[in-house]
Amino acid sequence: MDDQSICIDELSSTSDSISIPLPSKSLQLPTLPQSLCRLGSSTSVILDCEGGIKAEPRKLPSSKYKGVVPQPNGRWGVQIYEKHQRVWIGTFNAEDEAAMAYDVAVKRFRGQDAVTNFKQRSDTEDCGLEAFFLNSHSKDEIVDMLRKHAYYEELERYKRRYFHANGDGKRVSMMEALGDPSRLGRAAMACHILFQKEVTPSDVGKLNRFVIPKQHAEKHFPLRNLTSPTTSKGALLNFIDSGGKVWRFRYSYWNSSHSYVLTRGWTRFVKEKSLRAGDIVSFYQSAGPEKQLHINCMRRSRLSRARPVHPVQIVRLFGVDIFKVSATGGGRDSDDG
DNA sequence: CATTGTGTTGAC
DNA sequence: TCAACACAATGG
Repeated sequence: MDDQSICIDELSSTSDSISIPLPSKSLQLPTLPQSLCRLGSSTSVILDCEGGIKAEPRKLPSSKYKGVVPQPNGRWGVQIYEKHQRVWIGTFNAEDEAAMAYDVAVKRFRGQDAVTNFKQRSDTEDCGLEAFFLNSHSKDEIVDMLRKHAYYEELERYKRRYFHANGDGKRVSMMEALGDPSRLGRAAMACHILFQKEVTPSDVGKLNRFVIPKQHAEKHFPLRNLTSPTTSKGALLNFIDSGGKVWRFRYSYWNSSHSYVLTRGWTRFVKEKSLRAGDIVSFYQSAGPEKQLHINCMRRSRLSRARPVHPVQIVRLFGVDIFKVSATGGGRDSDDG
Protein backbone atom coordinates (compact mmCIF):
# COMPACT_ATOMS: atom_id res chain seq x y z
CA MET A 1 0.00 0.00 0.00
CA ASP A 2 2.97 2.15 0.50
CA ASP A 3 4.17 2.69 -2.94
CA GLN A 4 2.77 4.63 -5.73
CA SER A 5 4.59 2.03 -7.74
CA ILE A 6 7.45 4.29 -8.33
CA CYS A 7 9.60 2.59 -10.83
CA ILE A 8 12.44 4.45 -12.22
CA ASP A 9 14.13 3.00 -15.15
CA GLU A 10 17.54 2.13 -14.04
CA LEU A 11 18.32 0.71 -17.36
CA SER A 12 20.68 3.48 -17.91
CA SER A 13 23.90 3.49 -16.00
CA THR A 14 23.04 6.79 -14.48
CA SER A 15 22.05 5.26 -11.21
CA ASP A 16 19.43 7.48 -9.70
CA SER A 17 18.97 10.79 -11.23
CA ILE A 18 16.05 11.67 -9.12
CA SER A 19 17.63 12.86 -5.95
CA ILE A 20 19.02 16.20 -6.85
CA PRO A 21 21.64 17.55 -4.53
CA LEU A 22 20.66 20.96 -3.39
CA PRO A 23 22.64 23.54 -5.24
CA SER A 24 24.62 24.27 -2.16
CA LYS A 25 23.83 27.92 -2.18
CA SER A 26 22.36 28.78 -5.48
CA LEU A 27 20.82 31.84 -4.03
CA GLN A 28 20.66 32.87 -0.47
CA LEU A 29 17.16 31.74 0.09
CA PRO A 30 15.68 33.52 3.03
CA THR A 31 15.83 31.17 5.93
CA LEU A 32 14.34 28.05 4.55
CA PRO A 33 11.53 26.98 6.80
CA GLN A 34 12.49 24.28 9.22
CA SER A 35 9.49 22.25 8.35
CA LEU A 36 10.83 21.36 5.00
CA CYS A 37 13.51 19.04 6.15
CA ARG A 38 11.54 15.89 6.01
CA LEU A 39 11.36 13.07 3.62
CA GLY A 40 13.30 15.12 1.20
CA SER A 41 13.51 13.72 -2.24
CA SER A 42 14.55 10.23 -1.41
CA THR A 43 12.21 8.79 -3.93
CA SER A 44 15.03 7.18 -5.73
CA VAL A 45 14.01 3.83 -4.35
CA ILE A 46 13.56 1.18 -6.93
CA LEU A 47 10.64 -1.04 -6.27
CA ASP A 48 10.88 -4.53 -7.42
CA CYS A 49 8.66 -5.20 -10.26
CA GLU A 50 7.56 -8.69 -9.51
CA GLY A 51 9.37 -10.95 -11.86
CA GLY A 52 8.71 -8.44 -14.51
CA ILE A 53 11.68 -7.56 -16.53
CA LYS A 54 9.71 -5.49 -18.85
CA ALA A 55 10.76 -1.97 -19.23
CA GLU A 56 8.88 0.02 -16.70
CA PRO A 57 6.77 2.95 -17.66
CA ARG A 58 8.85 5.80 -16.33
CA LYS A 59 6.60 7.07 -13.66
CA LEU A 60 7.58 10.39 -12.26
CA PRO A 61 7.67 10.86 -8.54
CA SER A 62 4.87 13.14 -7.49
CA SER A 63 5.62 15.99 -5.17
CA LYS A 64 4.19 16.33 -1.73
CA TYR A 65 3.96 20.05 -2.32
CA LYS A 66 1.08 21.92 -3.74
CA GLY A 67 1.63 23.36 -7.17
CA VAL A 68 4.80 21.36 -7.69
CA VAL A 69 4.96 18.85 -10.51
CA PRO A 70 7.81 16.56 -11.51
CA GLN A 71 9.71 17.08 -14.71
CA PRO A 72 11.12 14.28 -16.84
CA ASN A 73 14.65 15.34 -16.12
CA GLY A 74 14.26 15.17 -12.38
CA ARG A 75 13.64 18.83 -11.86
CA TRP A 76 10.45 20.33 -10.54
CA GLY A 77 7.93 22.47 -12.28
CA VAL A 78 5.65 24.92 -10.56
CA GLN A 79 2.21 25.89 -11.67
CA ILE A 80 -0.79 27.69 -10.30
CA TYR A 81 -4.31 27.81 -11.61
CA GLU A 82 -6.40 30.85 -12.06
CA LYS A 83 -9.66 31.19 -13.87
CA HIS A 84 -9.63 27.76 -15.47
CA GLN A 85 -6.16 28.36 -16.72
CA ARG A 86 -2.73 27.23 -15.74
CA VAL A 87 -0.01 29.74 -15.11
CA TRP A 88 3.45 28.31 -15.38
CA ILE A 89 5.77 29.54 -12.66
CA GLY A 90 8.93 27.90 -13.85
CA THR A 91 11.21 24.96 -13.15
CA PHE A 92 13.54 24.41 -10.23
CA ASN A 93 16.22 22.00 -9.20
CA ALA A 94 15.05 21.50 -5.67
CA GLU A 95 11.58 20.44 -4.74
CA ASP A 96 11.59 22.76 -1.75
CA GLU A 97 12.68 25.66 -3.84
CA ALA A 98 9.82 24.94 -6.19
CA ALA A 99 7.38 24.77 -3.31
CA MET A 100 8.52 28.14 -2.05
CA ALA A 101 8.06 29.62 -5.49
CA TYR A 102 4.52 28.36 -5.44
CA ASP A 103 3.99 29.97 -2.05
CA VAL A 104 5.12 33.30 -3.40
CA ALA A 105 2.87 33.00 -6.40
CA VAL A 106 -0.17 31.92 -4.48
CA LYS A 107 0.20 34.78 -2.05
CA ARG A 108 0.26 37.19 -4.94
CA PHE A 109 -2.59 35.54 -6.77
CA ARG A 110 -4.87 34.78 -3.86
CA GLY A 111 -3.82 37.05 -1.07
CA GLN A 112 -1.84 36.80 2.12
CA ASP A 113 -4.13 34.22 3.61
CA ALA A 114 -3.86 31.75 0.79
CA VAL A 115 -2.95 28.17 1.54
CA THR A 116 0.79 27.71 1.24
CA ASN A 117 3.20 24.82 1.42
CA PHE A 118 5.24 26.23 4.25
CA LYS A 119 4.27 28.04 7.35
CA GLN A 120 4.81 31.68 6.71
CA ARG A 121 7.06 33.83 8.77
CA SER A 122 5.60 35.44 11.83
CA ASP A 123 7.75 38.52 11.64
CA THR A 124 5.18 41.21 11.17
CA GLU A 125 7.42 43.82 9.69
CA ASP A 126 9.03 41.38 7.34
CA CYS A 127 5.72 39.98 6.22
CA GLY A 128 4.32 43.42 5.76
CA LEU A 129 7.23 44.39 3.63
CA GLU A 130 7.02 41.30 1.51
CA ALA A 131 3.29 41.75 1.13
CA PHE A 132 3.88 45.25 0.03
CA PHE A 133 6.60 44.23 -2.34
CA LEU A 134 4.46 41.45 -3.77
CA ASN A 135 1.45 43.58 -4.38
CA SER A 136 3.41 46.46 -5.74
CA HIS A 137 4.08 44.28 -8.74
CA SER A 138 1.70 42.78 -11.20
CA LYS A 139 1.16 39.06 -11.26
CA ASP A 140 3.11 38.91 -14.47
CA GLU A 141 6.03 40.67 -12.91
CA ILE A 142 6.08 38.33 -9.96
CA VAL A 143 5.84 35.31 -12.22
CA ASP A 144 8.70 36.65 -14.29
CA MET A 145 10.86 37.06 -11.22
CA LEU A 146 10.07 33.53 -10.13
CA ARG A 147 10.78 32.10 -13.54
CA LYS A 148 14.11 33.84 -13.65
CA HIS A 149 14.84 32.81 -10.08
CA ALA A 150 15.24 36.44 -9.25
CA TYR A 151 12.41 36.92 -6.80
CA TYR A 152 14.39 36.80 -3.59
CA GLU A 153 17.10 38.92 -5.06
CA GLU A 154 14.56 41.56 -5.95
CA LEU A 155 12.88 41.28 -2.60
CA GLU A 156 16.16 41.73 -0.78
CA ARG A 157 16.93 44.70 -2.93
CA TYR A 158 13.68 46.21 -1.90
CA LYS A 159 14.28 45.44 1.76
CA ARG A 160 17.69 46.99 1.64
CA ARG A 161 16.13 50.17 0.42
CA TYR A 162 13.78 50.04 3.32
CA PHE A 163 16.36 49.33 5.96
CA HIS A 164 18.76 51.81 4.54
CA ALA A 165 16.20 54.54 4.80
CA ASN A 166 15.69 53.21 8.25
CA GLY A 167 19.34 53.10 9.08
CA ASP A 168 19.41 55.12 12.23
CA GLY A 169 16.88 52.95 13.92
CA LYS A 170 14.07 55.31 13.30
CA ARG A 171 10.94 53.70 12.11
CA VAL A 172 9.65 54.88 8.83
CA SER A 173 6.22 54.50 7.45
CA MET A 174 5.32 52.15 4.69
CA MET A 175 4.70 55.25 2.72
CA GLU A 176 8.29 56.28 2.92
CA ALA A 177 9.48 52.77 2.46
CA LEU A 178 7.95 52.62 -0.93
CA GLY A 179 10.09 55.36 -2.27
CA ASP A 180 8.64 55.17 -5.70
CA PRO A 181 5.37 57.05 -5.80
CA SER A 182 4.25 55.34 -8.94
CA ARG A 183 4.60 52.08 -7.13
CA LEU A 184 2.39 53.32 -4.39
CA GLY A 185 -0.11 54.50 -6.89
CA ARG A 186 -0.33 51.10 -8.43
CA ALA A 187 -0.34 49.35 -5.13
CA ALA A 188 -2.95 51.62 -3.71
CA MET A 189 -5.19 50.74 -6.55
CA ALA A 190 -5.30 47.27 -5.18
CA CYS A 191 -7.69 48.38 -2.47
CA HIS A 192 -9.18 51.74 -1.83
CA ILE A 193 -11.31 53.07 0.91
CA LEU A 194 -14.98 53.64 0.30
CA PHE A 195 -15.96 55.34 3.51
CA GLN A 196 -15.69 55.26 7.27
CA LYS A 197 -18.15 55.67 10.06
CA GLU A 198 -17.89 56.19 13.74
CA VAL A 199 -20.23 53.62 15.17
CA THR A 200 -23.07 54.81 17.32
CA PRO A 201 -24.27 53.20 20.53
CA SER A 202 -27.17 51.66 18.67
CA ASP A 203 -24.85 50.24 16.05
CA VAL A 204 -23.23 48.16 18.74
CA GLY A 205 -26.36 47.60 20.77
CA LYS A 206 -28.78 44.75 20.65
CA LEU A 207 -30.49 45.79 17.47
CA ASN A 208 -28.20 43.74 15.30
CA ARG A 209 -27.98 46.42 12.72
CA PHE A 210 -25.53 48.94 11.46
CA VAL A 211 -26.74 52.04 9.78
CA ILE A 212 -24.86 52.99 6.66
CA PRO A 213 -25.01 56.69 6.01
CA LYS A 214 -27.34 57.17 3.10
CA GLN A 215 -24.90 59.02 0.94
CA HIS A 216 -22.34 56.27 1.22
CA ALA A 217 -24.83 53.49 0.83
CA GLU A 218 -26.29 54.85 -2.34
CA LYS A 219 -22.94 55.63 -3.76
CA HIS A 220 -21.10 52.41 -2.98
CA PHE A 221 -23.77 49.82 -2.33
CA PRO A 222 -26.55 50.52 -4.79
CA LEU A 223 -29.17 47.91 -4.04
CA ARG A 224 -30.48 48.00 -7.57
CA ASN A 225 -27.58 46.61 -9.42
CA LEU A 226 -25.60 44.63 -6.94
CA THR A 227 -24.10 41.51 -8.35
CA SER A 228 -24.96 39.55 -5.26
CA PRO A 229 -28.25 37.77 -4.92
CA THR A 230 -30.65 40.56 -4.36
CA THR A 231 -34.18 40.04 -3.27
CA SER A 232 -36.84 42.20 -1.80
CA LYS A 233 -35.18 41.52 1.50
CA GLY A 234 -31.96 43.04 0.33
CA ALA A 235 -28.66 41.51 -0.60
CA LEU A 236 -25.96 39.45 1.01
CA LEU A 237 -22.62 41.16 1.00
CA ASN A 238 -19.29 39.58 1.77
CA PHE A 239 -16.54 41.53 3.42
CA ILE A 240 -13.02 40.48 4.22
CA ASP A 241 -11.42 41.77 7.39
CA SER A 242 -7.78 42.48 8.04
CA GLY A 243 -7.23 38.93 9.14
CA GLY A 244 -8.63 37.52 5.94
CA LYS A 245 -11.84 36.37 7.56
CA VAL A 246 -14.97 36.68 5.51
CA TRP A 247 -18.01 38.34 6.98
CA ARG A 248 -21.39 38.11 5.38
CA PHE A 249 -24.03 40.67 6.21
CA ARG A 250 -27.50 41.21 4.96
CA TYR A 251 -27.79 44.58 3.40
CA SER A 252 -31.15 46.22 2.92
CA TYR A 253 -33.18 49.35 3.06
CA TRP A 254 -35.58 49.95 5.87
CA ASN A 255 -38.55 51.91 4.70
CA SER A 256 -39.67 52.57 8.22
CA SER A 257 -36.61 54.55 9.08
CA HIS A 258 -35.52 55.42 5.57
CA SER A 259 -32.11 54.01 6.23
CA TYR A 260 -29.71 51.54 4.71
CA VAL A 261 -28.58 48.89 7.13
CA LEU A 262 -26.41 45.86 7.61
CA THR A 263 -28.36 43.35 9.64
CA ARG A 264 -27.87 39.61 9.75
CA GLY A 265 -24.37 38.82 10.89
CA TRP A 266 -23.62 42.23 12.25
CA THR A 267 -23.83 41.37 15.93
CA ARG A 268 -21.35 38.59 15.42
CA PHE A 269 -18.92 41.08 13.99
CA VAL A 270 -19.49 43.52 16.85
CA LYS A 271 -18.86 40.79 19.35
CA GLU A 272 -15.73 39.39 17.79
CA LYS A 273 -14.21 42.79 17.24
CA SER A 274 -15.28 44.04 20.65
CA LEU A 275 -16.68 47.00 18.85
CA ARG A 276 -17.66 49.91 21.05
CA ALA A 277 -19.44 53.14 20.40
CA GLY A 278 -17.04 55.64 18.97
CA ASP A 279 -14.90 53.10 17.19
CA ILE A 280 -14.28 53.54 13.52
CA VAL A 281 -15.44 51.06 10.94
CA SER A 282 -13.95 51.37 7.49
CA PHE A 283 -15.09 49.89 4.23
CA TYR A 284 -12.83 49.24 1.30
CA GLN A 285 -13.01 47.74 -2.12
CA SER A 286 -10.31 46.13 -4.16
CA ALA A 287 -9.72 47.32 -7.66
CA GLY A 288 -9.71 45.13 -10.67
CA PRO A 289 -12.41 42.74 -11.69
CA GLU A 290 -12.76 41.26 -8.24
CA LYS A 291 -14.20 44.29 -6.53
CA GLN A 292 -13.91 42.45 -3.28
CA LEU A 293 -15.24 44.34 -0.33
CA HIS A 294 -13.23 44.70 2.84
CA ILE A 295 -14.09 45.81 6.31
CA ASN A 296 -11.88 46.91 9.12
CA CYS A 297 -12.38 48.56 12.44
CA MET A 298 -10.21 50.39 14.88
CA ARG A 299 -10.46 51.60 18.38
CA ARG A 300 -11.19 55.22 18.85
CA SER A 301 -7.81 56.64 19.44
CA ARG A 302 -5.53 59.49 18.70
CA LEU A 303 -6.73 59.38 15.19
CA SER A 304 -10.39 60.06 15.72
CA ARG A 305 -10.08 61.98 18.92
CA ALA A 306 -7.73 64.52 17.52
CA ARG A 307 -9.98 65.13 14.61
CA PRO A 308 -13.47 64.33 13.50
CA VAL A 309 -12.27 61.34 11.55
CA HIS A 310 -12.41 63.08 8.28
CA PRO A 311 -9.13 64.68 7.28
CA VAL A 312 -6.93 61.65 7.35
CA GLN A 313 -6.40 59.72 4.18
CA ILE A 314 -6.25 56.04 4.71
CA VAL A 315 -5.28 53.43 2.24
CA ARG A 316 -5.64 49.87 3.23
CA LEU A 317 -3.14 47.62 1.65
CA PHE A 318 -2.80 43.95 2.15
CA GLY A 319 -4.14 44.00 5.64
CA VAL A 320 -2.17 47.04 6.59
CA ASP A 321 -3.67 50.44 7.02
CA ILE A 322 -1.52 53.18 5.72
CA PHE A 323 -2.12 56.62 7.06
CA LYS A 324 -1.15 59.62 5.12
CA VAL A 325 -0.98 62.55 7.44
CA SER A 326 -0.88 65.95 5.98
CA ALA A 327 2.53 67.52 6.25
CA THR A 328 1.13 70.41 8.19
CA GLY A 329 -0.17 68.12 10.84
CA GLY A 330 1.98 66.46 13.44
CA GLY A 331 4.92 66.71 11.13
CA ARG A 332 5.90 63.11 11.53
CA ASP A 333 3.87 60.16 10.68
CA SER A 334 3.96 56.87 12.33
CA ASP A 335 2.63 53.50 11.53
CA ASP A 336 2.22 50.78 14.06
CA GLY A 337 -1.34 50.94 15.18
C1' DC B 1 19.89 17.95 -28.49
C1' DA B 2 17.96 18.59 -23.67
C1' DT B 3 14.47 20.80 -21.54
C1' DT B 4 10.48 23.45 -20.91
C1' DG B 5 5.96 24.08 -20.35
C1' DT B 6 1.55 23.37 -23.08
C1' DG B 7 -2.33 20.29 -24.38
C1' DT B 8 -5.24 17.38 -22.39
C1' DT B 9 -7.66 14.49 -19.36
C1' DG B 10 -9.84 12.98 -15.35
C1' DA B 11 -9.96 13.14 -10.19
C1' DC B 12 -11.69 15.86 -6.58
C1' DT C 1 -8.94 23.57 -9.02
C1' DC C 2 -5.64 20.38 -9.29
C1' DA C 3 -1.99 17.05 -10.85
C1' DA C 4 -0.67 13.15 -14.13
C1' DC C 5 0.77 12.21 -18.40
C1' DA C 6 2.36 12.81 -23.22
C1' DC C 7 4.81 15.35 -26.25
C1' DA C 8 5.20 19.71 -29.22
C1' DA C 9 7.57 23.85 -28.88
C1' DT C 10 11.61 25.95 -27.48
C1' DG C 11 16.20 27.47 -27.72
C1' DG C 12 21.16 26.74 -26.99
